Amino acid sequence: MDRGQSLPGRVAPDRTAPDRAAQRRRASGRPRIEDVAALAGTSAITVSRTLRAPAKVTEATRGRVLRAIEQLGYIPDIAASSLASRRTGIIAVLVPTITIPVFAETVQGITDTVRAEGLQILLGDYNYSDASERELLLALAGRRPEAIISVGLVQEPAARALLRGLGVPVVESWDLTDDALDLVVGFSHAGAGGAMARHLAAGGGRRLAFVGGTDRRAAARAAGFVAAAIECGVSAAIALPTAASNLAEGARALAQVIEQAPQTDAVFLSDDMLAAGALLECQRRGLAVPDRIAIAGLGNMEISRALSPGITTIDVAARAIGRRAAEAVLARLRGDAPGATVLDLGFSLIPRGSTRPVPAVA
Amino acid sequence: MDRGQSLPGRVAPDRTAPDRAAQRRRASGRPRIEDVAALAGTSAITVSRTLRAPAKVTEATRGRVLRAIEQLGYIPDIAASSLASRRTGIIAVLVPTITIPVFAETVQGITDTVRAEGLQILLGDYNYSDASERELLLALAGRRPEAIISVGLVQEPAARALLRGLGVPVVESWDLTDDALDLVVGFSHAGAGGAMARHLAAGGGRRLAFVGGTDRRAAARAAGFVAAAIECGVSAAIALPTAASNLAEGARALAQVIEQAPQTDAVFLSDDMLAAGALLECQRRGLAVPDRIAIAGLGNMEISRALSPGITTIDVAARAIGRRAAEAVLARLRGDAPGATVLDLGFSLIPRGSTRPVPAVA
DNA sequence: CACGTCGATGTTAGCGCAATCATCCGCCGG
DNA sequence: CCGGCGGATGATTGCGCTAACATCGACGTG
Repeated sequence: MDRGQSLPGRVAPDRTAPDRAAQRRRASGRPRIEDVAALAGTSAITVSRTLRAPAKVTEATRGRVLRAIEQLGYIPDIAASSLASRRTGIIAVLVPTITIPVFAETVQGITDTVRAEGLQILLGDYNYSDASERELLLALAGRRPEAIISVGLVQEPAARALLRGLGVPVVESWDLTDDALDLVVGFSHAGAGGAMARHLAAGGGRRLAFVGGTDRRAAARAAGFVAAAIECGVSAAIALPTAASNLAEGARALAQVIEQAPQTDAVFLSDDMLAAGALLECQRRGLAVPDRIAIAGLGNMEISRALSPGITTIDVAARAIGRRAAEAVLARLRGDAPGATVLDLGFSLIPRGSTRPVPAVA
Repeated sequence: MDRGQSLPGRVAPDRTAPDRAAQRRRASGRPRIEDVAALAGTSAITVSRTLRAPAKVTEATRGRVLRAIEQLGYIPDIAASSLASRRTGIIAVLVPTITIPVFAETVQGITDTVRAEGLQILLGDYNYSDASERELLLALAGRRPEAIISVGLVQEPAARALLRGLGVPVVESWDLTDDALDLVVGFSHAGAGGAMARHLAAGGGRRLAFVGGTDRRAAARAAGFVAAAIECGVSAAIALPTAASNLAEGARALAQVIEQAPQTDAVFLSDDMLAAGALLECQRRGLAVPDRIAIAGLGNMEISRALSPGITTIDVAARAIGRRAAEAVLARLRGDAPGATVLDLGFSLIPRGSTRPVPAVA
């Protein structure tokens, strides 16, 4: 079980000064491809081919090589491999924060699609701050990804310029835009906000409220929500920015709505976790849902199904966004002509018990 | 803004055959350290020093180099850098699945601690399957991490052998063991199960039940729970393995407990999400909590605080586990003598309304 | 039987960067 | 004025691997 330096056959042309220097530096102790080659009685490139393109090596040779690999516990150095082949096999994924379940879903969709092609994803979490998004981009770019998928549009001009300069496919997702960097896979947040406002109004809501975060997508939902409310002739909705996406924050937001606008009869919270917090707060306060106040969310998370009543929500096909984004990237990497640059995956409103049913059209 | 091939000063000793070959291969189009050096009128190594050890370069030179970097949009190739320096700056983190919030907390604890030292984490998610854990390990090992942190003990002998052979610090976490690979940071799951059984019995529970997953930690909690129940002289608890950690599964498990052992008066679900699902199911069924049946969980997740009644749970300091594991790794990398090999961070039981209060000791 | 062909394998030359050691230059004391 | 010293900078070499081309032998063909 000796994995030491002195394997038979390690070429050592002549032990002059440079070679001694090499001895000193090569202190990793791990077996290298050359050690495997020596043990298998072949050359390094044959070992490489055995691993990357087995069909190019006869079965007998392959067997010897694989046995040598096994015996030495050889594990190829990926950094060296990417450097030499100029293929890193990395897809960089930029995500505001992975702790939001719908984003985790999208990442899962990307991972599932991409793994089949032997690519790995490199996750960068920029916590909703544009400053560190740029910093993060530098770190990711240093890894030489073969493509980049961003959850959300890339707004900061410096970041856009950087991504463009990388010369690799870029997918922006979870939103739509006219000013795409490259490819876009998403849906209309204003449309989703509008659909929910119409649903609440159709169920008899007269004084609507919107609660959401401060990010651009939430702002777009708010805008769509307010515009549709006005079109429906119901009370112009108000908006309260929330700091986080958790139950406590939803409860706090609901309390604030009730205090500031007691007659509110329907609240759209821009994510299911907030909506669940609001629903639980209503129950604590004895406010009947949906009769006194209707509650709706977005994201179709498990909790909105599990509570009683179920929370009306908007399903946004988070995993499909990931899948389609990854497929677009793979097509690009294969050199296929790009299909549509902007892919709208839409959304669907799922009515549940937390909002009043929409009367059937006569 | 031309970033092309023909920058002034790019050394081209003589245009013979090998050089043409180089021209063909070097098709990345991205500026290299040599391009920066040429533009700044220095050598490559000075550019390298400007970035890695600015103090070794005079301010004037540094300024010229930084300007050249800016102008070319140079981003160092991390793979080449690690290959040359034999330092990858990567800490590999093995985690069953990042979708479980407590594990995400631990990862966050690692990230926070490690980032300050300029190290990055490389996350590997093995989905609770030992087979793919080994496969994953090979992929991670190929990246030459400088240390490895595993959420959970590493059980599979092949995986243990592989990790040992890597010659880097290894931390197993979230559990304790006598047979550590290297370092261990965690707490006793049997102890946690026992503490909860004693709490439920002290509150008057006479027929306890345990619900949990099939992983080793859940099994240890079950064992500790049952043993303590027997010691307390209350009904030997039963255990039902659950498939997932979500609300629906918790509801299903509760239904099954009630059906199979209707007189059960206290249930410990081995994670808060299951406990929340069980609590909601009790409310749907009109079972008074905690009077008819007490519910307890583990993990101190937000939901167990937000529901009414609050769910009694065990706080396991998930983030601290990550932090301490990372600190142990950093100490090792700095060459410090290892402190305690096994670090027990304990746990604390948080009583809430979902279990009957423990009467004060006379 | 000479010759082209094709598949298996080997040789050479880097990929882009940093460790090592050499060099160079300014400055100081004797 | 010389030697020595120390800080800044540079030339060389190789990290571990694979692309590109070279080679070699077996085989079929005219």
